[in-house]
This record gives sequence, C-alpha cells and structure tokens, in this order.
Amino acid sequence: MISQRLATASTIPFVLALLAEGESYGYRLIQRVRALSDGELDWSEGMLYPVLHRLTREGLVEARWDDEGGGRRRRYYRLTAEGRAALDAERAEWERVQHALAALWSPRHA
Amino acid sequence: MISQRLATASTIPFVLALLAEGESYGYRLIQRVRALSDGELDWSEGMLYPVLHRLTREGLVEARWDDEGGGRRRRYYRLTAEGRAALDAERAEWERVQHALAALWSPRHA
DNA sequence: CGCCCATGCCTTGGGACCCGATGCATCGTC
DNA sequence: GACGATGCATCGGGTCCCAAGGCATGGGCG
Repeated sequence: MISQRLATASTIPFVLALLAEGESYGYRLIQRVRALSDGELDWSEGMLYPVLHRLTREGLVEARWDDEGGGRRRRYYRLTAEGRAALDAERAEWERVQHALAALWSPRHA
Repeated sequence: MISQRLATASTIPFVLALLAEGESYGYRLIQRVRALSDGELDWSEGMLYPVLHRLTREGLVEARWDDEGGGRRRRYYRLTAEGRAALDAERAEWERVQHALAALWSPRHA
C-alpha cells in the first residue's frame, strides 16, 4: 500500500489525468485508480468527494447530474480548460521533483 | 515553486536520500534541497525540525550534538539501517506512483 | 564598540485537510 | 426480505504544516 502522504499528494494529478481521458464520476474514479495501481492506491469516499467539490469550486472541473430515469444518480465530472492547464502544471512539477529525487538516488558526484 | 502538497510528500524521501550521502544537520539540509531543486523547494524550519524529530523517534535516523568549543551548536543526523530500508521503500513507492501517472500522461490504450 | 545579518536550533497557534463512520437511496440476487 | 454493490454526501477527531517568534553565537562594517 502506498503511504498516506504520497497517496494524498498524488490524488489531484490522478483525478485530473483520469478526467482528461473523458468525463467520469466519483465511484468510478475510485475503481479506476485502484485498478491502475494494482490495488496500491485505495481511495476513500470521504477523501475523494471533498476533493471533487474543491476542484469544482476552483473551476478546474465541471459537474453535471445524470438522473437517467430516476435511478441511481451519478455526478459526472469533466475537465475545464483551466483544469487542463492545471494538469500540465502538475505534471511539470512532478517531473521536476522526480528528477531531483532521481539524482539523489543515483549519486554521481565526486 | 512546487505546490505545497507535493513539497510535503517529497520531504521524507529527500531527507532520507540526503542523509544517505552522509550525516548532515537541519540548516544544511534546507540549503541543499534548495540548491538541488533550483529554488523550487524552499523548506521552512518549522516544517523540517519536527520532521527530523519524528524520524529520530521512529528510529530512522540517529542524532548527535556537535558542541565544538561552545560555539554554535549543530545537531547532526545520520541514517540508521532501518532508515536505509525506509529510503528503499520510499523509492519503490515513488516509482510505482510515477509509473502509474506516466501511463495516464501518455495514453496508449485502444 | 554597537548593530545587523547569517547561522543554527526549537516551539507554538491557527488552520487545512484526511480518515473512518455514518446516513440515505436504488438495484440484483438469493 | 436481507444483504451487498453502487452511488453520493457529511461529520468529528486527529494529524500535520506554516508563519511567526524566541534564543544564542559569530562575523562584517562603520
């Protein structure tokens, strides 16, 4: 299982990257990330839903209800243009940190 | 500047990896990580010192005072065997997350 | 000699945020 | 008709970080 700290930090990039593939909804995102990580990441609902609400409030995603005949309601989310830009920024940050860590992990200095 | 969330998550691996190069002390670690990241990571003392204390309490690092003639005291830290193992575990986790993120960032599915 | 900055460690108050539990509702299965 | 899966949401407790401040020494500068 991935440590709490790292799981938390990676939540936003995962959510943004998953939504970049097309709109989705909370419960599905939880399953997708669990499958993607071979079970190493197991998001709780109490963590994810507030995150989705915050992203909506910040304008990075847009939400719509799918009532579809009165059955189980789903709330679909999709990236906004701003969200796409945030995803690119997140990716750049991750790559910078990863680069710095990789340099330490493979020491090469005199 | 690296986002707060990512900076927080990367603190432990950075500290462990820096100490794997040899013993060091708080103030120096702050400077080292700032240089390593081209200023993108700028640790505060109020963040780092509690982290070092926690790592000590958990047995991942050991601390010794360097009083050296009554001048400015320094508290040197160095990795324990347990800390070395924790570093390897951290690295494995980061690589797993990075791998999963990379797969999303470069979509390749049908 | 007096001042300030850099070095060096530490603690505290406030606030952000996550987790586990819980609630509510529908649908399929046994 | 009971239970689990699906699906959304909120709440209380706890963890942990940040900004700020405190304390102490040594060196540069006028």
